[in-house]
Amino acid sequence: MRATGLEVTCKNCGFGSICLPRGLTQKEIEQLEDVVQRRKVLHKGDFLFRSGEAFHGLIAIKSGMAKLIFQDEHGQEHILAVLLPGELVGLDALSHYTYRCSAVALDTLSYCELPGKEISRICAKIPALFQEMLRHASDAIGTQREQMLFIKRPASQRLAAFILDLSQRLETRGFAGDEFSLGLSRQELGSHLHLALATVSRTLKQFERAGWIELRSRSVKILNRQALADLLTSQD
Amino acid sequence: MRATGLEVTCKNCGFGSICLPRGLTQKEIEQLEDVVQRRKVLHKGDFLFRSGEAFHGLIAIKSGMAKLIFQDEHGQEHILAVLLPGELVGLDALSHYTYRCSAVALDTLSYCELPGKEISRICAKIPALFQEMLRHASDAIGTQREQMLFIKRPASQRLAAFILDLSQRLETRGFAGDEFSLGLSRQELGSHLHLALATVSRTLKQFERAGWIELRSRSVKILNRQALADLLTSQD
DNA sequence: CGGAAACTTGAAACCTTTCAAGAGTCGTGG
DNA sequence: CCACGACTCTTGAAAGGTTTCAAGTTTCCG
Repeated sequence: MRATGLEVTCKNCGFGSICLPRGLTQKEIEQLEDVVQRRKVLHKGDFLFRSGEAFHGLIAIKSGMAKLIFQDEHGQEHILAVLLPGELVGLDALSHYTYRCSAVALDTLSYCELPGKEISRICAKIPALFQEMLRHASDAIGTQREQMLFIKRPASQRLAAFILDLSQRLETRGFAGDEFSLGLSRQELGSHLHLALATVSRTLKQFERAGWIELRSRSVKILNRQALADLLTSQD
Repeated sequence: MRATGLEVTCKNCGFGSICLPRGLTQKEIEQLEDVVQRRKVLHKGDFLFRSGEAFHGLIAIKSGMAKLIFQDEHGQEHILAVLLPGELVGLDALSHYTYRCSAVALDTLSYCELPGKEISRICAKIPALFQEMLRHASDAIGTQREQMLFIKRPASQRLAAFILDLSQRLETRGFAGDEFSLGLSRQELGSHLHLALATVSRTLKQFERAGWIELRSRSVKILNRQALADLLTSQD
């Protein structure tokens, strides 16, 4: 589906420097554009794909936020990641050609998709894209690893890290980094950071009482970024 | 460096069905062999590479065990993975062309290396290898994710899962799955599973007292695999 | 406006860690 | 071959952070 009219294409997409086209030349981006599908808009709670479903393509968030979730054998939901515009999902499905977790829109969301069938063909045609895909996969491993290391730390550090990370990623994408929505409920935040709902609530409130943040429902305003950052570098 | 004489090559390597050559034809494996370097033997404590070092290649363990470690800002060592023959390391370095953690031999160890400079070239020549690399990266993401999910669980489940996982991986590689060395000290086990040394010791002893395993220093003999497996499926 | 869902907050319970001391293991050298 | 020292492992007791439970309070949405 070739882009037409005012539609956002890879070439004019604001997230080109973050997303798959990152290392490509103009010409290569055009080739990529020819196979990338731009899908319809989803709403809060809609699935981008479901765990167990056959892999149909790599997905890049274009606008809105999503969560990557895994349901364990007891039906418990575990939040693996929060996805922002320009971020890629589905790389982990390439080993079995089956999605191994689900992606759900956290608000109104639009996305692009590189169909699974096209991946080999287009990578053969654009060597730089192959590099780019490996780079994304490699990045994903590193990001997950960092997440893992944070889980060893006390609740306050996990939450501070989450807030600062989200803030920074939003800023990188041109959004306000000082005041934004967490996108997740306390319950979901807990599921992401391996904390009980009550602990999340308590710790967040504690940050607020310390004057480091201001909470209004699910949105945060960062008042003292340094204090949050200092928490992270303090002794284990 | 072309294989000569009795040397183990990719073609006659026992781990060909696990390692990089997994999906390749005989002919493609020969092409791969031409660029894969077989390195000298390392001993316990030797580094395969160090965190921060420039990426020089993807490494496959040929014999022996290794640990993947990360040192945090306080000098604390975190064990990210235990590596067995046929397993690939270094994929996470592809995003920055710098190793982001260190790999250390746990005993006498030999390995192969696909030099970094050759990766693009050989992948362009062998499309199936490109698929294979993505598959490994994808697998790595999945494996890490599973690890992450286990860290939410009680100490006993984490240890049972570690023992069963190692046992299964050893079996897949043709080693005894019922009696083997953990490769790690209690301290290191703790660092891998996010547990204190004392908790590891206690929990392992508890398994032994229950008659599920037999411990002799760092080696385990599994006496009741089912009991360990049942632990994992029990309620959170 | 009203009900449901999400959030806050306290108290008790729980699992894991920390601290500390003693036992066991291993390698080396007398 | 045994003794010694260093290191690793075991084990108990106390401390600690997080969870659970439960009861309010607030927020959201129809």
